[in-house]
Amino acid sequence: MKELKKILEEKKIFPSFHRLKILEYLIKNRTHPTVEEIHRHLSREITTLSKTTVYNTLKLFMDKGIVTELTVEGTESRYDINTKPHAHFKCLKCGKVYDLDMDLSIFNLKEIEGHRIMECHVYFRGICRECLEEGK
Amino acid sequence: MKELKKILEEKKIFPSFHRLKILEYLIKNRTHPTVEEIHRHLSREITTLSKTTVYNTLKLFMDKGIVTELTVEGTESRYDINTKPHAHFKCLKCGKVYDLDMDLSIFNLKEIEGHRIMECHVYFRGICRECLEEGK
DNA sequence: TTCTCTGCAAACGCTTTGCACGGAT
DNA sequence: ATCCGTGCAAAGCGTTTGCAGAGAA
Repeated sequence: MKELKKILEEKKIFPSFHRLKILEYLIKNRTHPTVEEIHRHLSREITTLSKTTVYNTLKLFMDKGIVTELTVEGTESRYDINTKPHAHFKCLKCGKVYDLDMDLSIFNLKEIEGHRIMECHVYFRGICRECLEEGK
Repeated sequence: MKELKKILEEKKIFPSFHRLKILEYLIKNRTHPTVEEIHRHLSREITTLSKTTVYNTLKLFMDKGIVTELTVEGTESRYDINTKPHAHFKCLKCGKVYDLDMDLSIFNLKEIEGHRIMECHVYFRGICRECLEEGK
């Protein structure tokens, strides 16, 4: 809990209980959760937690660069703690999103065709190994 | 109009007037339009055109592999005529989406970590050259 | 008739906004 | 008193669904 506090304070975010809990969840569960998932899980412990607060907190974290919003799918937003850039894979059958341990250093570009690059995303879609296994 | 008809018939899609018009728009305006944009533009000519039809048609085109849904942003869907795979760049300031002429052949993979790959998307975000120019 | 293309209107689901309460300084 | 984190409820907005009318085969 001490390290979590530090992370927020370094970004000049007041480390409220809710914010610490949400940050903790994101760090411990690197499963690209939706707002819904974060809220559902933390509600067990913090019964008064509202979705609005989850939304507010994630927006704050995004502004401060602590998390990134994934755009692997259109409908709902998923969030990722900022670590080193990595690719994502989404299963079209079960909907799970996997991290891929790929070398993306070729995309460490500052500029392309005159545009200033600030983020790079790579993702794949298909059928995941678990669903392939089941389908046999 | 003859070639357009051919495209649809090859995919076993009945080439109705509306469908041909939407296809034509997508081919002539490779600007990753939203449903809103397609509808707004074509309504001038086809005053009775409904958004539902645009949605229906795009869904049909997607199922048949004529267009792909971009996921560069979370809120609204943008559509791209299927040509060769290419990267996208979205300007965080003006919101425009550019095509990037990058070699993505390294991502011509059939499988990664046991998952079967069917699609690959690469996109960047930042400030586009036009906005950089203005900011000077 | 039968099939399917079309379109209005309502429903839906995720997200944002407005506003008020409550705790901390 | 002021600031700000929190949360309820309502609004917003893109998308989907239900259903009925129109048109082609």
